[in-house]
Amino acid sequence: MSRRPVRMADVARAAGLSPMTVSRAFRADAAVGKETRARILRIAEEMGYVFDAAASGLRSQRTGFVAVTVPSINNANFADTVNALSRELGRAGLQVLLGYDLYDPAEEEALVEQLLRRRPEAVVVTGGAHTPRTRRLLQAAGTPVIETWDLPERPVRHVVGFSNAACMETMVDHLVARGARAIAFIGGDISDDTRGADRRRGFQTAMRRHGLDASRLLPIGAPPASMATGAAAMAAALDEGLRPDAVIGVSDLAAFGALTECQRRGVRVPQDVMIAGFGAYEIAAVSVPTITTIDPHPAEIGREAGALAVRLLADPAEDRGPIRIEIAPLLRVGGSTS
Amino acid sequence: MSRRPVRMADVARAAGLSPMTVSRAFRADAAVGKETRARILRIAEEMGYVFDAAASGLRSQRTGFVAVTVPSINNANFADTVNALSRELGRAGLQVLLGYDLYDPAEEEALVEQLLRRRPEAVVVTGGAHTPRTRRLLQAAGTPVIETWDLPERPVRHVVGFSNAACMETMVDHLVARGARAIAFIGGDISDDTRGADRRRGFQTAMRRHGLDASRLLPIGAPPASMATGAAAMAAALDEGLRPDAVIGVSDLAAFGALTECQRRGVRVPQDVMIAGFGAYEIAAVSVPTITTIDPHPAEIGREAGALAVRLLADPAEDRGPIRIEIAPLLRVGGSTS
DNA sequence: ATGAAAGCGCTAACAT
DNA sequence: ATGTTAGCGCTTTCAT
Repeated sequence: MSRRPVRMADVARAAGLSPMTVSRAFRADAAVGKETRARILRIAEEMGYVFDAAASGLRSQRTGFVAVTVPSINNANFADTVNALSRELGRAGLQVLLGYDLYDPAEEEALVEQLLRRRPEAVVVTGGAHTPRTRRLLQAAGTPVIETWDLPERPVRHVVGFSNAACMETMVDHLVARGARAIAFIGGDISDDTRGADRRRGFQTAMRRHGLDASRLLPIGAPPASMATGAAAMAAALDEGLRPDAVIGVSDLAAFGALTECQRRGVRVPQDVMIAGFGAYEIAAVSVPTITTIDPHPAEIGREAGALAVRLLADPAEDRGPIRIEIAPLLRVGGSTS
Repeated sequence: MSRRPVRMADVARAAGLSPMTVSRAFRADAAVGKETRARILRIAEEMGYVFDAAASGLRSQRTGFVAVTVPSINNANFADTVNALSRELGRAGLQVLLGYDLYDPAEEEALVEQLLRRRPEAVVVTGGAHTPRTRRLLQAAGTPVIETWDLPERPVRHVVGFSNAACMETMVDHLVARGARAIAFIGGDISDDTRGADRRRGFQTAMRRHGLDASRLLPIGAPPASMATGAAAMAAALDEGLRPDAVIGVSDLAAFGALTECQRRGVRVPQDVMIAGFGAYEIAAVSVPTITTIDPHPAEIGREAGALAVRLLADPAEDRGPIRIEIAPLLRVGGSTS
């Protein structure tokens, strides 16, 4: 049971070879006899040897992984981004080291520091708003840094994202074209949720541009926006006598919650009130009616971020200036606004 | 930009101390003068020094993290388990190293091997079904191993979970008590989805116990079960003239999909058909009607698994035999069955 | 409370 | 295609 772990030297001894040859056998590209490699790997497996990635990384100064942070491990959009990113990096022999911060900038700071302690070869973070110390840590990391899901004015370095504000401007334009005037916005009221706050700002900008009242803001508190908080916000609005002819949720989850509250009260969607969301979550395509939303193409963000990371690692000269890749979001019209 | 990274020795030189004292300053419990430590940490921060966890772990043979695998990073239940686990481990100074396998046993095998290469101090995996090689890797890891979300007959070592089959027996009993006889089951048809297959088996067992027809099985293919596949399965069943008086989804997501299909066709829930799910996802509590489900207490699973890991690491003598902690799931009755 | 010497398990660099 | 020597950045161990 608790016998000493098998080391590379043990495998080398068993195979009658030097540790260096065993080391080479574990690298696909190294010059080792084909049969020698097969024999080494067989012996290693039999002995229960497990390669020590920490020792390898320490000596070679290459850890083979990219640190990735997401706000939550319970979100289809970030999952799609990470999956695509992971696939892209995998093709270059890189792995993802994943961390999450529960939408909390202080948590993000602690997370980034912990991840950097493991010496990733690149860092991909979600969002463009960080604590000053997080920014400093990232800038001093000495590795490529990519921010995603945002187009920050003052990026740390590289960016693959889209404008959350512009998405909501598009949505307001859509609703106004459909005849809506008294439009309410659910969420985005907590500054921690910077992407949500950006969307709310976009809502306000567009409303003012149309000469409409931008003050129908329904708060839902700390991120992430949920179905339950969306429903509660809608309930509170209706109880207060607010009679919007359209409601935009900071995400499809909040929008769906609002839809269910309407169903409970016999408020017809879209006849009495139109409803729209953000994110193109599955719920928007399955609910009755389907919910008008905006698809930010999460997988494409992951793919582009992964490809960019690979490019920057392959040729550090590419990292001479900030690179900015914009992914175009897509309006998906559902039954909730028509 | 690409200057040599700052090492502990650089900080020591700047502080006029030996590297050993700097090393101690970075361990909360080590004997260093209070002011000395503060000065060292300040200098380190100013110099942009980042502690090298790999070098530390290599020398001390303590990495300070626990490897955790989940099927998906897009699932509220696993997220709750990981959050609780993470909090519990954090109190003991341990971090989570998270990996996901997309419900694929071959992916799980590769994932477990990659995680073991980083020398975790313990391993927590989701589920009790693995490839033979995954079992071998885990058994030879020389660290505590905990399986969760299942009660396997032949566990690798320790278990914190519940019986997926028993949950569905409870649900069938509930529906039969409500008057249902022609009950259908959506999902669990792919062997990769072992927890889903267990639930399906529990459905069949209970139906036979009640002397009812257990053959109304609606397939949805590869896991995870989604709203869309649940809706498609319900649509196919209704198109084929199957007229169940109750439908159980392998998860709430599939159940909700079935509910929406009923809404689209004017089939009334629960009057024409009752609907039930599993998992106590938010959708079950927010949908109209709410969906009867089973709450497996994901956070409690995480908490117990974390506490067990901490206990086993604190005193390896505790690891003399397999420990099995059962978490009792809870039936939550909603409007979809009453 | 602080320091000196040695070495964790692997691989770069140089050999043959 | 394979072997030898040295050392990656830290911490153990034993000093003082």
